[in-house]
Amino acid sequence: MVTAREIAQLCGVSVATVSRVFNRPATVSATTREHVERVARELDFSPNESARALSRQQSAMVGLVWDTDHRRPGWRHPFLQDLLLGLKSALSSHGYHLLMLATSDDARDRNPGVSLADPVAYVSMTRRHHLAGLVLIDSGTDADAFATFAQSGLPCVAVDVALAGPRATYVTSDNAGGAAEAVRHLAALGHDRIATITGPRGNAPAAARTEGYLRGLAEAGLAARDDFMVTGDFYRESGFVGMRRLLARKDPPTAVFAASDEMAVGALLAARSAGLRVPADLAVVGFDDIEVASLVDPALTTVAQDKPGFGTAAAGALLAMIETGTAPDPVHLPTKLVVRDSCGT
Amino acid sequence: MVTAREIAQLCGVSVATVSRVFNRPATVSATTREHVERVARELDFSPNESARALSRQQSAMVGLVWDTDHRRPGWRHPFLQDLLLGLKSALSSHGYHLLMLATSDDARDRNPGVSLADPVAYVSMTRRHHLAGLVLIDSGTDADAFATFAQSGLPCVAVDVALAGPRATYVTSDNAGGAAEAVRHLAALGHDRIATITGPRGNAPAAARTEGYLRGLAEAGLAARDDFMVTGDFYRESGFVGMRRLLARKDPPTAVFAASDEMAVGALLAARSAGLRVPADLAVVGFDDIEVASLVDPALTTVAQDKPGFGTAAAGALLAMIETGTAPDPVHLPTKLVVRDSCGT
DNA sequence: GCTAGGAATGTAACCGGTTACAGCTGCATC
DNA sequence: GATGCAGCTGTAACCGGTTACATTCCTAGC
Repeated sequence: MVTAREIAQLCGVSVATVSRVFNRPATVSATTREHVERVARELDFSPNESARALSRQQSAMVGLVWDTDHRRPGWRHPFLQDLLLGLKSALSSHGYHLLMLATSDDARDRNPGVSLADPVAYVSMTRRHHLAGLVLIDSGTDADAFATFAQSGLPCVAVDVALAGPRATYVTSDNAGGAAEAVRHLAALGHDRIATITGPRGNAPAAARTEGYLRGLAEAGLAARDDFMVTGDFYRESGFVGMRRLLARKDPPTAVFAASDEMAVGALLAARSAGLRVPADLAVVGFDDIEVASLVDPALTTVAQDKPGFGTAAAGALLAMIETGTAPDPVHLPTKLVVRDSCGT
Repeated sequence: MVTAREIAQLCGVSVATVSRVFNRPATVSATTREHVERVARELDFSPNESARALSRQQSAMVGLVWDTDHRRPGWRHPFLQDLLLGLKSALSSHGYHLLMLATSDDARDRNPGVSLADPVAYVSMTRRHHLAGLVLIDSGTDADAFATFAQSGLPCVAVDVALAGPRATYVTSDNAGGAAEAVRHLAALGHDRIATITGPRGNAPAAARTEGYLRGLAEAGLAARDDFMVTGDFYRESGFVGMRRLLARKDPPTAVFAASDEMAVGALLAARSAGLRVPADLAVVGFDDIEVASLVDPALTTVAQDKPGFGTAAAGALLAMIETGTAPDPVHLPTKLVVRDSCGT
């Protein structure tokens, strides 16, 4: 590894000048700059990142906080790969890398009920590594933990968690809008007994989807019914159970909006096991547009999220905060209703 | 952020002693050590990672090289989340973090046909960041690129690519063994016309699965037939096309081993569109055990890979190389045949 | 011709640790 | 009582950059 000192010697200038060429080129005369640049290119020199981070008190890295929720074992993020790919690509165009932070497993064992191992540990780690900012992926419903991040003063952008602070913002789908559209779609097909299986309490996207469900009903001129709302937890099993309960009502629904595709699949299975045909006897709409949605039989009509958009938007918001020091407005990505076969026509 | 200097002053010792407490505790007297540890704990001190990396020429980070292959757009890794989770957790127990490396998009645009953007850029980045090692995820078939890594002298562990070198090793499934077991399973069910849809040429796991297919046939006393082997690319579409071609043979197979679940699903769809019932008219086995496998109808019998095992094994091998300096033997994780409904009984 | 001011560069003090080496202490050995 | 050695600790030189401040040089203005 060639150092700035060697470049400086070869060019007959001081290290300071070499450093300036890489950081504030405008302050160096054209001839000197070009000379240094040429030599640096020939010797394949670029500044050592560890030294740079130490000196600047800021590294070219952004931390990723992504913990598994111990209350929801086996939970998979519906589009982690797209999210990471989007983040990686958007960050790389500004020269940043993504550091997947990990706390020692000890911390988790001590607080088995807490989703985010220890926000304080993450913040401290972030400072020790001089990270430029943090991306937080929702991994549960632990609002307190997120507050710690928002208050830390570190640039933070959360995915699917409403985070507010002078240097904190978030990106999420237009969950309410998407849900409302799904319900209007069902209403337009003639359904007037539309139920919902919601996500877990305390989860922001789940709450927004429920809100959208109610708004959709209102817009279609339908009354909301308490007995048409059952609480799920985003998992398939809860969709199955929820659907069973809905079908046991005196006056069962003819359509369901499930707040996740996984639960929609559960609902599909419950309908089948109850001898109902989908979509003839029951219409089902999901949310997420996970891969499985197009594969189940009948293929699931669902509200698609802008998966690559999450990564891009999160990276954009974070970089803006890092560079300007102020938090941009939260991003609400548009959703898109993907009509397949589970609602009929 | 409190520094070692402050701890040293408070304890009335030199910074060197504070440093020793954290790095070679045995060389410090018990009383001094305990005093420093107590003060450090009270002030929530831990050494600054940037400074430590610079000084030691080695950071507590491991790089992840994961590029999307531009010849295979839309490709998803069958179990990225498990892999990352496994890596993260195994690395964290040794105090390491995972840095997702990204090269600038420019590099990709210049070589659109190349999967790994630029191995040289990755190696240089690794050095500049003083990374302790690299994890390479297969993202295509670019053997040359991997050779560059193996020869760089950096501790490298590849996933699903045979990597050899003084500090390079790999982890993969027992692809041949799993495939052979699948074929034996089909043979045991009475099939004697067993075809295969292979993965792409040049891909190591694909080649091993084909080898296992042939071995399985031999073990079952069946002859291999050229017209029962069609080449796919792991994608669903190629499974569909491949199955169509197989079904068009004079003497069509009664069973297929698809080298990926995606292709198995494609085969399922092709069989259905040809009016065949699965498993009555055609038995199908896949490979991977992706989530979808259990959801298609009929549920797919498949060779499951040890998904969390990959992360653990890769991290273990890498840490061993980092600590001992020598490469452990390649890891071949056992597979497991998961019998569902797509082969009948 | 003299000076003010701006541009270009060098000097040196950081950033916050690690570690080779040297020095000091105390105890066992002769 | 001198010697040797082991154990502990301090001193200071790194690691490789960044940047405030000082210095030099040159030109425009009076």
